[in-house]
Amino acid sequence: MATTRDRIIEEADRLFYEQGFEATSFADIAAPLGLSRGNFYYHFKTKDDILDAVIALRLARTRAMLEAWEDEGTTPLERIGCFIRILIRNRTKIMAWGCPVGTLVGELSKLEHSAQGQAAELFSLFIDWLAAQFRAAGVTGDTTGLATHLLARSQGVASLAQAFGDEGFIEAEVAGMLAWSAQQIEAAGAAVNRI
Amino acid sequence: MATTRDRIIEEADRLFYEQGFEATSFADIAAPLGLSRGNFYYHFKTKDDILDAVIALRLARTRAMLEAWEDEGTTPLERIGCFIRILIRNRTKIMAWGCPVGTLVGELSKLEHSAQGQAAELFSLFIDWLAAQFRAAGVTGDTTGLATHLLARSQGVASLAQAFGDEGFIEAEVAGMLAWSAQQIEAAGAAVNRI
DNA sequence: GTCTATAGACGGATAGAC
DNA sequence: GTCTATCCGTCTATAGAC
Repeated sequence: MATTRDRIIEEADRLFYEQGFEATSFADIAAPLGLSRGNFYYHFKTKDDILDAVIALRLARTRAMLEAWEDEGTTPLERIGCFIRILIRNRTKIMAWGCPVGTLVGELSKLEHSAQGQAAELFSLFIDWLAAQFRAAGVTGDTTGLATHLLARSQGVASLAQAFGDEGFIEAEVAGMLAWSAQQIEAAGAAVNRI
Repeated sequence: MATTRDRIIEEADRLFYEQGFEATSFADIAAPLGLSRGNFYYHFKTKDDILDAVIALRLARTRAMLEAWEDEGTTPLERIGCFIRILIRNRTKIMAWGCPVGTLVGELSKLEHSAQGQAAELFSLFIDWLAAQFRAAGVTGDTTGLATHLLARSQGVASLAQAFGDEGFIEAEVAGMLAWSAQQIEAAGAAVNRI
């Protein structure tokens, strides 16, 4: 059984994603949980406290997801494919509300919110993990650059998917990203054979 | 001398970009112009009216910019380069506030605002123009797909640039997008020669 | 006298905070 | 449960141009 605190964080996480941080009020979070405002303030003194908790939750879940992908794919390329295919697995949500990470970081950035850096750490988790996969696949160059490129492309796809809701576009771009990743790794392998 | 109405739209355009639509209040717009709120409501009855005017302004300016690029570049590839290089020309603003189009469309989407479709039209202007450039360069396939791909990549670059403020990343991605565009057009030319 | 432009008070609603 | 701040939006009043 989840604690009240956990249920608040869970509900805030959902609403911050679907409506945005600023557009979500305490009442929005408390109402579906049947909580009074007094009870609410027992758990969280300010709205920023809830935001911190939501970001911590997302960081923990992202780390867990990346660890799960380590087992899910037997090769680095397959693991990179796990990342790319989130766009398809979560396409319905992405077409409705965009990427949960990108939209949060963007909103906090505009608000000049102090938690923007913490939220951007979510991006860093993906970049570091992807870069490690490229290195594990034998790529020796700027693996962080490759990882950031891949993350940027997935962000762009999420952005346009949110704007137009075109499922076919997502599929085409995912195929392109998978092909690009395989190509990077093949090129590295060919370079090794040349030595 | 600009009319009061035009000055309001201009100021709203700036604030909607820098702070976001929802985070910008009537007072925020009126204060720097030295306007009373009463005067404000003489020109715009609702906040949505200002949003409509701002979107109309951006649509007009985007159309004008695309037309200017028609003269600026002598070849379709050069014109596509004009588009790609906005990321560098506007890098300071993009690192601070992201892409003006992408962030607006994303915010309105989360708010389920009725003007979201109008704002997405800004994206369509770029897609249609870029697709026309690819066709003018002799590409015969899915030029809309190529155009959308390019727009998505530029959106992703803007998103990560806003998150991390890394100028080198922007430059590297711009170089990659320029090379990709040239490659698409070269491939089309080679296909023509093969016939 | 009418129209335009500006000003400022007021109200209902809702927010975050305690 | 209350408090204060702020939001959007409406209302009335004023000043000048034509």
